[in-house]
Amino acid sequence: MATIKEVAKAAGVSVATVSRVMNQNGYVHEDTRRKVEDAIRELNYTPNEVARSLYKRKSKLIGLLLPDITNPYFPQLARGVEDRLQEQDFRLIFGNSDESRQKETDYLQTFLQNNVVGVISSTNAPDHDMYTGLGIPVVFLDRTLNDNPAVYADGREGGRQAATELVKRGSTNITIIQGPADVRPAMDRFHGAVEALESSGTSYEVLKTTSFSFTEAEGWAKELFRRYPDSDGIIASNDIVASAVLQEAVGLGRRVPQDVQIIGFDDIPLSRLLIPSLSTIHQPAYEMGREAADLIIRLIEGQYIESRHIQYAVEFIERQTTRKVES
Amino acid sequence: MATIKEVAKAAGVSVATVSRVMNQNGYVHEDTRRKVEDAIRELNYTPNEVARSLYKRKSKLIGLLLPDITNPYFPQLARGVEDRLQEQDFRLIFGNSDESRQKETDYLQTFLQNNVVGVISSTNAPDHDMYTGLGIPVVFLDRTLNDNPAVYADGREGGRQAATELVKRGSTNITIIQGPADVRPAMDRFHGAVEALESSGTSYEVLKTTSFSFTEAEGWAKELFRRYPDSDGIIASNDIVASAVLQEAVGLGRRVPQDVQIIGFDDIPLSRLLIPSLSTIHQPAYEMGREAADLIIRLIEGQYIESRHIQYAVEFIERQTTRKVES
DNA sequence: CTTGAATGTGTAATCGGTTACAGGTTATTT
DNA sequence: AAATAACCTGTAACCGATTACACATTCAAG
Repeated sequence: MATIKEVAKAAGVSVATVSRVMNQNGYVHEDTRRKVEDAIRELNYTPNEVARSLYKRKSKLIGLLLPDITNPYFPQLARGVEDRLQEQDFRLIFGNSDESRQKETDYLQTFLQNNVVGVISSTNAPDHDMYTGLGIPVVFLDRTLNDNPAVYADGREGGRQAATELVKRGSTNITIIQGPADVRPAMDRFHGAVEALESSGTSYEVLKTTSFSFTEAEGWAKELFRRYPDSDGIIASNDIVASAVLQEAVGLGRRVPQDVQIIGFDDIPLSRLLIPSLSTIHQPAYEMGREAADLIIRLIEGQYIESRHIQYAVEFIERQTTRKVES
Repeated sequence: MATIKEVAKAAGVSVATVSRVMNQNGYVHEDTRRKVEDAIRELNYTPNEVARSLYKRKSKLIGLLLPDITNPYFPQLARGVEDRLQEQDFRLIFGNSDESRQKETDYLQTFLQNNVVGVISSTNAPDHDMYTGLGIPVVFLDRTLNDNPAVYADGREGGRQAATELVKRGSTNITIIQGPADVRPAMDRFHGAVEALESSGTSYEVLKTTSFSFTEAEGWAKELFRRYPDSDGIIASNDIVASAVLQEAVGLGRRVPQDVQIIGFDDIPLSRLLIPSLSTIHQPAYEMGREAADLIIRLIEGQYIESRHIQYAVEFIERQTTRKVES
């Protein structure tokens, strides 16, 4: 890669002048500008972002921390973030945290060492020192706490809706699969569901689980039907778990939705491809990603922020694992 | 963030000495080392990677270019890459190329501007100038050409297996869904399937498509059964398309696998969760990602490379969309 | 015709590290 | 005891950009 010095020599000017034409500031004579531009084209010069970043003490890099890109909910989020950042010439340093505090701090550390100008994170510890004392803008994505800048969906309302829809469709003996206790959105959904079931006086059971992963989901699905064989309505902690439950139910000869209704969360792309297709609570993941990116950009540029707290509404998507409601 | 100068002052030494203890090279007296280490701890100092990168002309950053993280096959790959790199303290700059030449060059450009030390890319143009003249190691992932370093699966053999398994299980009128013509693995699979069908003398039809996306897959599934209603075996271009086909088939009242057998490619996590679960050609995506990362690390460190070309075998995964073979 | 403003360009400091080199001290050989 | 090697540490150059400042020239106003 050519350096600014080489361009300067080729154009017969000083590096300062080259810098001026690159950044379009200061005075540069028209003839000089042309000479420099020719040299730049000639040498195929692009400025070294590292040198630039060192002097200005900020880069065009933004850190993105997600629990696990392998969970089908996150690629949507990531893609939304990337698309928006890309438009503004920002680049992404990406890491999987596995919900581990250690990995999180490690990543944050190196983000800082690389002069990132902002961080977007799906963390369970927004109030941890590592975030509060970060010194650069942070946007929490799919998570929230207090009035930190955040983009997230209304999990509690989602839980309420899931429960309400099942009850409305005739389930009387519901089992809620409670996701990992340290994952905020999972608990919000859980509490929302409990709230709605309590207030409608529906009887329910709770099955506690500790992760969202594909591999373990099948185990919980089995346990669910072993422990609570009489369930006629299942509120899963997300669509992956719901899929596993659906498969187990069908394998056990239960008719869905006649014998058991199942509802998931997230509305990941696979949900509509299942047979029967999965009823679920939709979150606009791609949009949320974009919005988070947009927010961090505004924060970085010091723009006036109307609302640092962006909550998205969730929506019940009626498919085939819930019964039709008689109208 | 504290700088090396501040640490030096706090410890009462020069920056050179601090640098020596940080990098554990050169001579440093035991007492001095302790003083410096205390100061480092005191100030919570970590070196600025940007400054380091500028001087050494290389960073701890590696570029990863994938077509679309939203396609469920890629998160596995990405995760494999990330896990391996992470172990060696490398960080990832990530971008989605959408199979677009323009986006690819843009990203590669900025990767270079940020002093990345290597690139891992799933591209359809490994022989394009942008790669051949890059000046840093590149590993092609899920793609290959000539003897460039690459990690990929045997797509042609996969295609052959898919066709062979369907024929073995009694399909006599097969439709192959041909993926995007500019995506190498898609064409390899296609050719492999054609090859096997030709040599077994089985009659077949071909449906051409132009992408792998969720949204369009449903359209093709419909078209498939409109154009070739008599198909009793479908070789889909990947598992997403296969899922859409499966759903359409069931919707049309076809019994799977009795009336139609369906086979996909990739073995993405959702495949086993479908009902009936999807028979498919497995690729070890996570492993491939890890291996690609491993290879790029070795390339970067200039280690001796036994084989720059790593081909993984594929494997037929028998599930429920293919019939049992009588034994 | 003078003078202050606008224009044009180069020199050098700076960002925060790494390292070549010089110079001084201590330890080991002979 | 002198010579040599090993140890310890600081000064300054360097990486490739940006920009403050100085200085020169041209332009416009009075």
